[in-house]
Order: sequence, then C-alpha cells, then structure tokens
Amino acid sequence: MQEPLTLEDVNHLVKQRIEKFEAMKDELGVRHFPNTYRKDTDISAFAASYGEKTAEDLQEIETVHFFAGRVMAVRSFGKASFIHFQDATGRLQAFFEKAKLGEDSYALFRKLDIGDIIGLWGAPIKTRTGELTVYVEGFELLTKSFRPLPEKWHGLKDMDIRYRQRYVDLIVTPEARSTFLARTKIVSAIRAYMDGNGFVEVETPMMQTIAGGATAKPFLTHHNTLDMDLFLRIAPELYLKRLLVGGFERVYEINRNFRNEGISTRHNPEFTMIEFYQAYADYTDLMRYTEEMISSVAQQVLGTMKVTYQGQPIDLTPPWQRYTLKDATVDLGGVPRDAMEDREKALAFCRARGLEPEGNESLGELQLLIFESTTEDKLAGPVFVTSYPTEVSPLSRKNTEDPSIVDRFELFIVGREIANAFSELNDPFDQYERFARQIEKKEEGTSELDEDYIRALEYGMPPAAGEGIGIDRLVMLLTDSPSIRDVILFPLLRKGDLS
RNA sequence: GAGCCGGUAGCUCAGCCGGUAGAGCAUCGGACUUUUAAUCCGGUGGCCGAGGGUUCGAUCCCCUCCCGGCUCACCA
Repeated sequence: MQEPLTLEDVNHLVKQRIEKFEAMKDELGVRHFPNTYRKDTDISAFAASYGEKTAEDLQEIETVHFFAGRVMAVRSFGKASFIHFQDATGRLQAFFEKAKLGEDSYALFRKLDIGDIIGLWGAPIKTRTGELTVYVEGFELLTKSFRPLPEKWHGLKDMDIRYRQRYVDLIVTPEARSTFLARTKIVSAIRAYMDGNGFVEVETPMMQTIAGGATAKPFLTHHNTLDMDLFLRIAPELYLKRLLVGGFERVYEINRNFRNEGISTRHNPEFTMIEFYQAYADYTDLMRYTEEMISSVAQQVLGTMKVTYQGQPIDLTPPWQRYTLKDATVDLGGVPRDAMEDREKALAFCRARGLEPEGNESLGELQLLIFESTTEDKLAGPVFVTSYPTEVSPLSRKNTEDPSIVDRFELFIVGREIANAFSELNDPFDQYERFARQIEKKEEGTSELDEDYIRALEYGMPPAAGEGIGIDRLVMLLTDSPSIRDVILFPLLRKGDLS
C-alpha cells in the first residue's frame, strides 16, 4: 500500500499542488471536492452544433453551455488565456479573459493546474484561427489533481506505467481511449449479431470442480465454507453443451476464461472468448456464419471490411478461403505430402526440422505439429483450416467418411488463430473413450473425467456445432494493436513497485 | 521457463575511455489580451531500479535480485 498524500510527500510537484489547493480554499473560498455540478453539454455535441458556423454566426449566439472536464493544456498571456479541456466525448478550447471574469475569478483560474477537473460555462465563439471555443463566463474547480500528468508532446511511452496506471494512459493517450471504445463497440456488435440470429446469452460457472473443455493448466482456488478446491474455468464449453441437452438450441456466452500458461503479446492469463453452440447445424454452417459475422462487425465498427494489421492489408470481405490442414501444410508450408501421410516420414520430418517429437506421437499429432511449425504463420487469411486430426480434437465429431479426421475448422488471420469450431461430438460412448484416452495420456490440464457431462450426453444432445472466438485477438486485429495488453484495460503484470 | 534489450528529474530522453548529473516539456517567479508544443527572462527539482563487489573514485566495470519490452517455449 502506498502512503496517503501528505505535505511531507517527497515529490515537490505534488507538494506544490497540495499547498496550492489549501491556499485556494483558504483565500479564494473554493469548495472542497464539491459533489454537485450540472453539465448540460458534451464537447462532441457542442462541436456538432457549432463547428460549421462562422465567427460571425456565433457572435449572435448567446446560449450558455455548461461543460465539465479535465484541463489538458494552458496557454496564458497575462490578462487572457486559452486552455484545452477534455471530457468523455472530445477536447475543446476555452477562452478565459480577465475583463470578462473579474479580478478574483481570473486569479483563481491562474491557480489551476493541468489535470484539474473543472466545470465551466459560456457561449460559443470562434477564434482568429477559426477554432471553436467556449468564451468562459464562469467556472468552478470540481476536483483538484495532485499528481502531474505526463507531458503533452511525447505523451506516455513507458509501457509499464501505461499498463499499471491505465487511468493515466486513458487521460493522455487518445489511441488508448479509442481502442477501448472500439473494443466495447465490437463486443456490442457481436452481441447484437448473436441476438439477431436467435442466440440466447447465458452465463455458466467460472468456478468449476473439473476444468474441462480445453487443454490448458487451470488456476486453483478454494472455497472455505465448503472446504472445496475449485478451478477457474479454462472454457465454458461443457456447460454450454449441457444447455443444448437441456433444450436450448442456440446459446452463447461472452466471458472470461483463465489459463495458467505463459504470458506473451498474444496471451493474457485471463482472456475473453465468445463461445456459441447451435443445434441442427454443422461446422460448415459455422464457417459461413463466422465470415458473415466478423465482416459485418468490421463494417459496422470500422466502416470497412478492409483493414490493415501492423502494415499488412487484410480483406475481410466474404467468402473466405478454405483449406484442409493437410493441403495447407503441403501447399503453403512447403511440406512434402508423404510427410503428412506416413507416420514414420512425419516423425523423420519433425526430427529433421528440430521439432523434438517424443517419438510416441500419432500421425495426427505429428501432422498438427508440422502444420503449426511450418504453415500457421503463413496464413495471412482470413482462411478456414479444416479436417483436423481426430487425436488432437477430443470434443469434435469424427468425419463420416474418414474417422481419422474431425469436422472442425480453425480460423486464421495474419497467422493467428482467431476462432476454433467444430461439429460437436454427441455420441456419449465415443466421448467417454476420448476423455479416458486423454486421462490415460495424462495430458496437462486434464484433471479428471467429467462424468456428469457424459451423463448429459446420455440423455441426448441434438446434432450441433459450436465455436469459440478469441475476443481479445479479434479486437487486436480490428484496432491494429500489436499486443494483447493494448486491448485489455488492466492486463496481468507482476506486482510492481509503486515508486 | 530461456535468450536479447532496457530502467537516469513528474514526462520524453542525452550522458564519450570510470572523475561525482544534463536538455526539452511540466513546475515556480517575472513580462505578455486571440494562442495552438504560444513566446521571452530567471529559478526549483535526482536513493542514475535495489543490494553487494572492484577501485583513490562507479550512472558507467563485475555479480545477485526486482520490474518492463521483444523473441522463443507452453497455450488460445
């Protein structure tokens, strides 16, 4: 914990502001952290109303608007001053004039600091340079800011501070604000799209006794009263499919998953996925659905289906390319076809490439290994990769013609997996065997066999397809953000030192 | 978990072969009634990430640790 601010605070800039605030209260009768102030105009609305008007037009407008916001820049000339202040909707210039405000009020204004939150009111004018401005008739200090903001020109570059003190980042980095607003819009648009297609949003347990539905190490926690260990979920999948058994035909959940794995520019321990399940649909239906949804979300939020990610142009206009895993690996990854068809040759290929297989892998596992190491990053996409090996897809329905593969696809864009979907395995006996095999192989993250899920399947789950889309990664793509930490407001970091 | 890079004033950054700390912005004082990174003059401000070592002397060299970034591994 940090010490509360005191006059002894080592930072002289903070000390100065505290003293200034005390003086304002004592000498200038400033209210102490007032609660009530009624603003009636957002900056964006003000700009929309008057932005196009000429200086002459505005001279005739005497309507007084009440604003509130944070002081971001001050340019002072003795008896008159300009500031910029910002609210949630934008940034606006205000003109403070001694002749207009009077001696006392102007003296108070001169004591304001960058970062202070003020209420101010006045009528619109345009300055000589044509900038829409409030001609201030009065103002009030609403909240004193005791800590100095980063400088106006270079802004905040230190990633550590940007992530740890996101509030500062949001104040001074317009791109951060717009990225997080875009994230909100993207999630809203997805939700609207799902709702519009008859999907029902549900919430399933975050705390689970068996962490199933994916292969990843879970976080462990404990309930005291029940004296029971619990896992934070790694996926909602098995619960959502229980709902299909229960009679919901289209369900989705947008929420957090927790995976106790490494951290990188593409991985945060808690991340957001949408998972959705549709009865009486198969994975090919979901390919069409996915390309329609993502492209229309892009159109809605960005106004275009053509985006650029880190300099790389991507066209999200459907339909998207489709490739089997084997063909993609051969055609795009440049892997000889027999290395994808013969286990011994696959093993030899892996060893030759330094992939260090353990030697007991099945052909399917080797195929995935080869695909991931040679081909994934070449999938600029958007491209659907289908026909995954059965061994690496424990929850997917086997293909009817070829049981060595499953009816599954993953969506890749700029070499990254954005979505994973498949026709659901609803044969309880097959499912039991595949679970048992996973347990047998002691796959990491497989805690124990979820017998209740098998029991649910025994009641009968309708034929269905389901999909998970990584929201954070989708937002990265659509906001051109290089790191997942740029699209998560408060990414997980080590406990930092406040100094 | 491994490798590489980084941490110097509130912020953004310099700091040479080891000689005891600098700039811009912010801040404080002064001038200034239409500025746009306002301008001009003068100041304040530093546990040089932490600890240890080498040295007459360490921001600088060595070791350990902490925090961050990137790449890789695990994963999505």
